[in-house]
Amino acid sequence: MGRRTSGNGARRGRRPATSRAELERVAFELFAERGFDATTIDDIAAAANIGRRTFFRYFGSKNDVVWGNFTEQLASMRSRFASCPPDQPLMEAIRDVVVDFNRFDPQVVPWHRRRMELILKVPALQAHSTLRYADWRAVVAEFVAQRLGTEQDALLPRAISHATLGVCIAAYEHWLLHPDTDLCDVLSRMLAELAAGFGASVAASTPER
Amino acid sequence: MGRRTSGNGARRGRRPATSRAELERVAFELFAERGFDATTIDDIAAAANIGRRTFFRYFGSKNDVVWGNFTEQLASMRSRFASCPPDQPLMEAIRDVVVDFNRFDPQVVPWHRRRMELILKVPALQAHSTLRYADWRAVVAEFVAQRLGTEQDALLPRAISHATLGVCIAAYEHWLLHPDTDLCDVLSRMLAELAAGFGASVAASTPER
DNA sequence: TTTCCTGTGGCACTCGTTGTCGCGAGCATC
DNA sequence: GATGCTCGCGACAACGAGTGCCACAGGAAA
Repeated sequence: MGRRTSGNGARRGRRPATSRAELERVAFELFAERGFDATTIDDIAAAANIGRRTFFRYFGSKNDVVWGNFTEQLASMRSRFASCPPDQPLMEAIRDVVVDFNRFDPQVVPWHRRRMELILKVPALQAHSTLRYADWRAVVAEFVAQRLGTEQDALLPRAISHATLGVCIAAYEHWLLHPDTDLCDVLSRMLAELAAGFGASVAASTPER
Repeated sequence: MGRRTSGNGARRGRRPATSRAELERVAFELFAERGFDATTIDDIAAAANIGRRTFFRYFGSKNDVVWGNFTEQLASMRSRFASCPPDQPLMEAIRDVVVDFNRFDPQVVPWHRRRMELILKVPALQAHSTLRYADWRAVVAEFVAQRLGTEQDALLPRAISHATLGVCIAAYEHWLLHPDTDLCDVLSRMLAELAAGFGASVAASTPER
């Protein structure tokens, strides 16, 4: 190895015509204007002054655009899990990390909302997001497995990661529906409910009729 | 209304060339042979002796084929919920109904396994299944909301239905991975874990390092 | 200048999906 | 048994996502 950088960080060939971030920005503008489905790759490419073919060198699919640099963020979530105090109860650790993972600067919140609006409301993206969720779950399952001393694909890590994801999506949907609520607060409450087996609010659910 | 059946169940126009069930059968054979992705609509149509256009009159998409008559089954799950004793605790009722919903005749189990193998392992189907899951969740959420006296799209019904679905998928994945296990048993155990907040098996998860 | 490397983008092709439209095959009615 | 009405079939065309191929552009290094 060691052939690329000749000492400094010098590049070699032709310079990229754009960047993922720039493409994302342009695409989101179009999505906002005419909607996700009505925006074609050609539209995006034209608006970004690149060829249609080039678009696919930056994103594997049209769907991928809305996920930005999710993979990088997952890495940070993984490291957050790694730095959890070992004596912290499992479900509590998950709650802390997940809530923290979804904490954003107030200034980027509107942006994040638009992104999640797409992901959770456009059917094509709802569907595609499942594949990204799998990566997210893998991070949670990895942590659970390590804590429980089991394989990552054992039943319990799987179940907990799936259930945790489900609760988070529910919280997100609620947050989108009620713009005045605080996402982290909703997430925190629902993850607590999950840890309690939905016991607190449901215990006496043997009411009338 | 009342214009179709002229007293008896007489049909009127041309007879259908095939049926959903038949198409499903033919398609599954091809999927087993060459895989889902490598099977084109033309392949299926040709094997079923119908036109490519006609295929889309029976199924809205290639993905839909693997879900068979899921919608009808959901109706039965809804009625099962309706007949739950009102004094049964919420999470317990969910467990009973869901486990029962996934109980199959031993003779159709291999078939069901093949179906779920596709749904949970082929990426295109993993993605698409999200849309079907939404219908499933709606049935659960409807029941929860009725029990809790809230709107169906309130936070808790949403969260519980999402979490329940998650746990079920985890159980299914485990069942696919370990063919010797009993699906209903795994489902039952994991739904109990969920109701307990993953407390039983996890409580003392403050072990070494 | 030449060489090499890397990103670009046009072209052509596959495949899923949809709208349109004319045709075919039954039933009912005269 | 001709006619009309219906409902399903299927050919055709078109669109858009995604992919392989390949020639080319434009910078760095030799």
